[in-house]
Amino acid sequence: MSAEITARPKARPGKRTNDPDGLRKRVLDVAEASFQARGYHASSLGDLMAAAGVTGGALHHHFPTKKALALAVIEERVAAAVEATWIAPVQAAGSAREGVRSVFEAVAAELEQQGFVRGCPLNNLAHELSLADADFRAALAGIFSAWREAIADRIRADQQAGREQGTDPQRFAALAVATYSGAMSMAKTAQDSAVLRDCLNALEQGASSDSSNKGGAVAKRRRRVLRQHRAF
Amino acid sequence: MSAEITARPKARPGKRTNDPDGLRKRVLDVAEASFQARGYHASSLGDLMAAAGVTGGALHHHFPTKKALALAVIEERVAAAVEATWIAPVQAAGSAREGVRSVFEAVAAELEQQGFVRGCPLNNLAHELSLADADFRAALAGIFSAWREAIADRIRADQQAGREQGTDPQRFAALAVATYSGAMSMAKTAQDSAVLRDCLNALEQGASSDSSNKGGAVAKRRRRVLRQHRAF
DNA sequence: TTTAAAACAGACCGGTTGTCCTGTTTTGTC
DNA sequence: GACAAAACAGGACAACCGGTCTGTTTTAAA
Repeated sequence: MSAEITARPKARPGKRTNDPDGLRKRVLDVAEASFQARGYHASSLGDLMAAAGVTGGALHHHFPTKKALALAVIEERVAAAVEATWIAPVQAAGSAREGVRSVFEAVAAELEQQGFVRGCPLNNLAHELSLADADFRAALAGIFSAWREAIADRIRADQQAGREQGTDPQRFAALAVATYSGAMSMAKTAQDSAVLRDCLNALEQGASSDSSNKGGAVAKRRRRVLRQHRAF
Repeated sequence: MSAEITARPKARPGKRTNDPDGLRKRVLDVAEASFQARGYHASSLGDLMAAAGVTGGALHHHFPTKKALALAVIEERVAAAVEATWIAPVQAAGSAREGVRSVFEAVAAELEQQGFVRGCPLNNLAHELSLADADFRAALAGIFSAWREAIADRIRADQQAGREQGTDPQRFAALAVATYSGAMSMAKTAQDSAVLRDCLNALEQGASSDSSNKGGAVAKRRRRVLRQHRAF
């Protein structure tokens, strides 16, 4: 047995390649997943270190505290998730309503496919952390705000194109985000994505739905107008 | 200094009065408050014991584990809160829509008065615990289900009275609960209850108001929101 | 090559956590 | 009053957590 090949760490220190960006990314990946699956307080740095294959020194070098790590997850990962699954699709859609509908359906389809509901990344952390720390709350509130603003902006763009004249952008955005958040909350708790489609259908039919006649865009639109003068 | 008056616990053992129900209630009170304010994992049994003035032995006697305590909070307190603030008012209201509206407004008024948003008790715990433990999830899902079912039942009652013929009970209930849950989530994160009224207004005016005809009531309501609009 | 800073390794520590355990006191029943 | 069970007291403990610390290696600039 050669002493050089099977050398101990001291005899042959081994080759280490510094990769700060890659290591940071790995830690964020693991932290994001664990925070979503188990929550912030239930995720220990020891578990994260083991899962990411990172030592305590390296972790501390990139993220001095657990809070700093969570803040990075919120600002870099959660915000990006909202941007990717909501903001960009809504901006790219033909209209605000169509954008909202497509996101609902895309998420519902994805959940049905993978058979497991992890919940909304933003809401998951918001519930646990927004009352615990002011910095957490500010970061999370900013993402919520940007989310709603993007939808409201899309409504305004529709309005400049002559559509959605009777729609209040802010209210519409609040309702869309609230409905999605709440539906995901229920879907996560029940581990059943069906409620997402229920909410989408109810939303599209203006809080009312006709169980006896679901088809026909013309009929739907006529009924929608008829319901205009009815409160709620 | 008299030895009898300032006697130590050993010298004069003191009179202890067993009050199992009262002690249990005190523990539940403290646990409910702490779980809502700080979350389950961030609440230590030591803190709860100190706040409730209860020893470890007594706590363990009534609740063998922390999980058992949380389960009791969910089944006895969270369920009761949903019953009191949602189910009973909706059943007592003149109609399902009116019930939903009155609850939204009552909660919004309460939040504005106390100037602090604690969030929805059910959603707060659901997000943190529904993925952590199967028993937690089942208990929380049951409350969500009862909540929606009560609203759906109220719609059905309206329908038997000749109203709401075009409304799907299940969908309507899902939308109401989801909107409320999501709105409370945003209100908690932003510490601003204004979004609750935004959502209620959007709900009442119908999420799909694409035409330009507007009743006086709707226009009035919109103006009110503009007046009370606050920076986010 | 020299050198200083960045990147990483890994042990260490004080404090906390949830639970268990052994006693003691109270309570209801006969 | 006897007595068993319930109710409560309080210490002990092992595991764990997050953060710190010292030391080593890599990297890049000079």
